[in-house]
Amino acid sequence: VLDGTPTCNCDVEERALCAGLTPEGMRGVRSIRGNSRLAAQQTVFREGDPAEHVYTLMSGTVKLSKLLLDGRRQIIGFLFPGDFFGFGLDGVYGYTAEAVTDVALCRFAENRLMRLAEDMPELGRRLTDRLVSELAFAQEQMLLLGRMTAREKVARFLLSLSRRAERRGEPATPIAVPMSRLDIADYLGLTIETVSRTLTALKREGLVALPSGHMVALRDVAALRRIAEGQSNS
Amino acid sequence: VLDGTPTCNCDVEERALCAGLTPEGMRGVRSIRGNSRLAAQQTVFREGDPAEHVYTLMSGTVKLSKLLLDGRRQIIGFLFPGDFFGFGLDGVYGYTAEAVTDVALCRFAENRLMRLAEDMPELGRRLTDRLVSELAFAQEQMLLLGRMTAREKVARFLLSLSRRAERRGEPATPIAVPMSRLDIADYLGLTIETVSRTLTALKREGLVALPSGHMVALRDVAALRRIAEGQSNS
DNA sequence: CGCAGAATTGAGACTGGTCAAAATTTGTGG
DNA sequence: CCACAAATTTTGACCAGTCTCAATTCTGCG
Repeated sequence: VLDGTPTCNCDVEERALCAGLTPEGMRGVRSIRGNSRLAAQQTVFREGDPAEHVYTLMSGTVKLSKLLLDGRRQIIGFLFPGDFFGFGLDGVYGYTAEAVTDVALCRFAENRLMRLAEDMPELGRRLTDRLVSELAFAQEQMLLLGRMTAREKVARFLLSLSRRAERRGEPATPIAVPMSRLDIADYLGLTIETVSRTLTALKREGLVALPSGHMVALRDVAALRRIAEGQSNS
Repeated sequence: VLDGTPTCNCDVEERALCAGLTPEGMRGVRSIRGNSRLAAQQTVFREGDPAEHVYTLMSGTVKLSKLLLDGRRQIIGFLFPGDFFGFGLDGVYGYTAEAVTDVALCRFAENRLMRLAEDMPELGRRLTDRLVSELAFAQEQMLLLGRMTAREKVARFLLSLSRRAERRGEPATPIAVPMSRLDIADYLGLTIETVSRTLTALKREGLVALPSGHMVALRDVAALRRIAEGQSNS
């Protein structure tokens, strides 16, 4: 665990859990929050651990993943500042959460947050909205995993990163891709090799540029979008 | 739309949205509910329609699906009595909902339900719980779609139907499979042919029996479970 | 009983996976 | 700041699981 005493500005982003609350609401949320910093690669919690806390990501990138007994892994989400995670089912986390980069987290005891939400309609409403949007995202990902080709998956992944960077106020086109090829592969239901080959192909066609391993420039967003929609198989 | 005036017992199942509420809460929910019946194959709403209602399924089976522009389809869920659906994002439904069999639905105007939830902590809490459980299910399905083989997918599908039937108080082993092979294929990210071949293989090995097209008997649950966990590749 | 749609079965093709090697990047210590 | 080791990524050759296309059989319904 990294040291430092971060100020828990858990309203990093306007869509964060505790943003847009009344001053009173904000005070309530503040009273039950804690915070932590983790170095890249560290684990926030593991699939199967007792689910006691819910988190809001303040800075850095987090990945959520599920494992099969033989080691096959599916990454079910990458999180960026403002995103939240950590709701368990039956008191147990359904996935592992790990820091991709150094991260700062805002932490809430789940039961206290839920109790607070019962007294604060605005917070409850916010919770519901965020869950609905998480669910919609997961359903979108099911479509990707079940029905799209490698090329379409990669194009969609890049556009999704770009869109999310933009929403956080970062530039939409040279985007940081902090996760490894293995992480990308496990997120898209592919292998490292296929991800690499697909990126190379997109580069060869001039749709993207790869100035460095963890940077991607989208050169032809319209073409990428066509691929991501499943229209052009060329 | 079928005729008939169903009594909206929207607490069909203990996990239903409006089950387990106080009498007062129940009265509140009752005051905003409507109901409808649809024949098999009819559409409740389509992806992209304005999202005005949320539904609880009272009887029958519903499927939720998303389409790609070229017609590829992913079924993101099958619903059974007690399940709810219909939360839209940005006022629009993210998927199409269709009746697999004849169904009876309980309908709520989304805005009225949300307003009610703000005044009724128990309802809000219930909403959150159900959304968390939907999300967990979606994440489980991502693992299936991204990382499992056809054999594992089919085994897991059958066990999931069995488990849900059991939870509704129906027998766990000769289970009704009301959906077509095409629906199953689109749910598992496979083709009709692969689903059919896989079922035939499981039958040949004595793990299941197929007394009729829409009935499946699980003959060796332990073996199926092993396959579904990704342990035995035999 | 006959027909239309659904499901099964078969043969061959292709996308993406596997295994292996080469190239590149990253991180570390001098 | 550089050199070197380790890890990651890229590239290549080949393979396998699933898909495609096509024919046949089965099922349910009028």
